[in-house]
Amino acid sequence: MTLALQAMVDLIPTAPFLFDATLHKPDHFPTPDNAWQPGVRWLTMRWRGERLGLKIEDRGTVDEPRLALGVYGSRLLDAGFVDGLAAELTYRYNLDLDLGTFYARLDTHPALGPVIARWRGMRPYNPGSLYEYLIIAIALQNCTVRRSVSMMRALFERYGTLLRFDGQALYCFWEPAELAEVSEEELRGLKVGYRAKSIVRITGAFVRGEIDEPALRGQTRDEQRRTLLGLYGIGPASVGYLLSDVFRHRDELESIPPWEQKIYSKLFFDVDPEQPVPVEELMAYFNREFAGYRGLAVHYFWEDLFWRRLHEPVEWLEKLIRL
DNA sequence: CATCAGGGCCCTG
DNA sequence: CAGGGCCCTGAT
Repeated sequence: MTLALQAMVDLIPTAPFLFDATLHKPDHFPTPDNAWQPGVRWLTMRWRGERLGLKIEDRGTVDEPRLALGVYGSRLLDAGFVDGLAAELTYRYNLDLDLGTFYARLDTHPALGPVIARWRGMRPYNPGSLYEYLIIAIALQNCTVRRSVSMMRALFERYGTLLRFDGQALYCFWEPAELAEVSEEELRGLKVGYRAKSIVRITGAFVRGEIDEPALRGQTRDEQRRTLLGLYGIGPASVGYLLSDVFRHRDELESIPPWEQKIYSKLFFDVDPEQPVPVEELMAYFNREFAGYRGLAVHYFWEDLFWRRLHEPVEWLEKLIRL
């Protein structure tokens, strides 16, 4: 499916805004629905039934940020559609986030201060819908990165749509309804294993209208947590990511899975990751040092580490990232 | 060749 | 609340 440019829109984030570190997260495993080069981000999006290609370019500075959004589609898009899209992207990319109080509280912190200085204007970002993130969370569970990558590729190749726009060829997600009739057996054929059951049941919940993402956004974190935990195959680790990334809670940090425990142990206590600090001790440290901003603080350390890894291998980390 | 653990979660006892 | 089982895959 080849798309043509249908609209150009300027998006103005709150300052400071750091383009690359916000719109590209080197710790996210790669999926064939997006591409990045410094100053330019390409993604696909399913929005109000349309399959879209998006190109986002950096046209400003950290202190006077401006993004140029190119919307590629298969038909003319009216102004209402484009306005709604811009509002949704503002939400998903955290363009309206006020980082001021976070920086005021923590930019002199001995460990976090230098990290903030390196990444001033960076924010968490989640390009996809709740449903899409749930699928990715399922694909992450109990396997290595290589396998997560292959599961997502197989799902995109079978159920996604390849979109060509602006010289890119990227897959677009399917809608829950398009997967409604797919059986567990068929999914197992894509080597997703026992996760097939979770995909079927979560897709069913969306098809039946049991999950309403816009409505959930307006609820409290505890209500959101309860709803998400009610989904088959979604437990505390996945919920932690969902509440931070999809629902943008800056203080969410209730779950520390084993491999993160190892990384935090090295990062904050400089101990051998194979002899990690107990989770309760890590939690006590985060509560004491970063209260109110635990998730956001950890995000800064995490991205700092993975950007560093792009330029020079971090030996102890390579062992933990099992490809 | 066998065995095991992995960026969890469900279910059982 | 602890612990076994689960799809697959790569490491040993």
